[in-house]
Amino acid sequence: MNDKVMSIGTVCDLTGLTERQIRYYEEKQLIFPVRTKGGARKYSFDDVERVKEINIKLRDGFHTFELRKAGRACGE
Amino acid sequence: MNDKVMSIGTVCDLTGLTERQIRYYEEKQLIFPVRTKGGARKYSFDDVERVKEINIKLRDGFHTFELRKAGRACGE
DNA sequence: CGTGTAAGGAATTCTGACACG
DNA sequence: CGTGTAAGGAATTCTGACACG
Repeated sequence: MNDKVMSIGTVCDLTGLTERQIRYYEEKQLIFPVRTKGGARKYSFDDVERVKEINIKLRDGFHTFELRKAGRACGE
Repeated sequence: MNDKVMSIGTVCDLTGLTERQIRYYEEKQLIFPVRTKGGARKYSFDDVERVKEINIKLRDGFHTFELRKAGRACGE
């Protein structure tokens, strides 16, 4: 589930979010898709789950910079 | 692993085969990708494994029509 | 039969920017 | 801050065909 295989359009289908939102989360260092030779982003299923979680947290009032370390550590 | 999420280019990367080969296997009813609104094929990880297996069988001398039922039944 | 290729079109994705608030 | 959109370009994929054998 860690294989970066899907393009942003598929992530949109799976999450219901827009390309803009997904690219923004990357810009804010919350997700890290890989790039094809042509420059297209490729995501994993784990990324999809992460994106969903990020969106929920944002709706809950958190800010992107507060979610940056949310992968493991939460203290500080 | 049954989610149809990757485009043909990704399948090529994962299998080392060409788009031509992958499309041909579909034409011969050996794999069944889904289509996006735009007409692009989407494959699952299971499809990737299947494609690899098909290619090996072909190298072993089998013909596409002999691999059609190979999913479950093999008698007859 | 299984696969290569050149051909033209259509759909996808990319970046940087202006906008709102 | 997080997200929407119009803008133009570049990369991806599609189909049908001719080729070889």
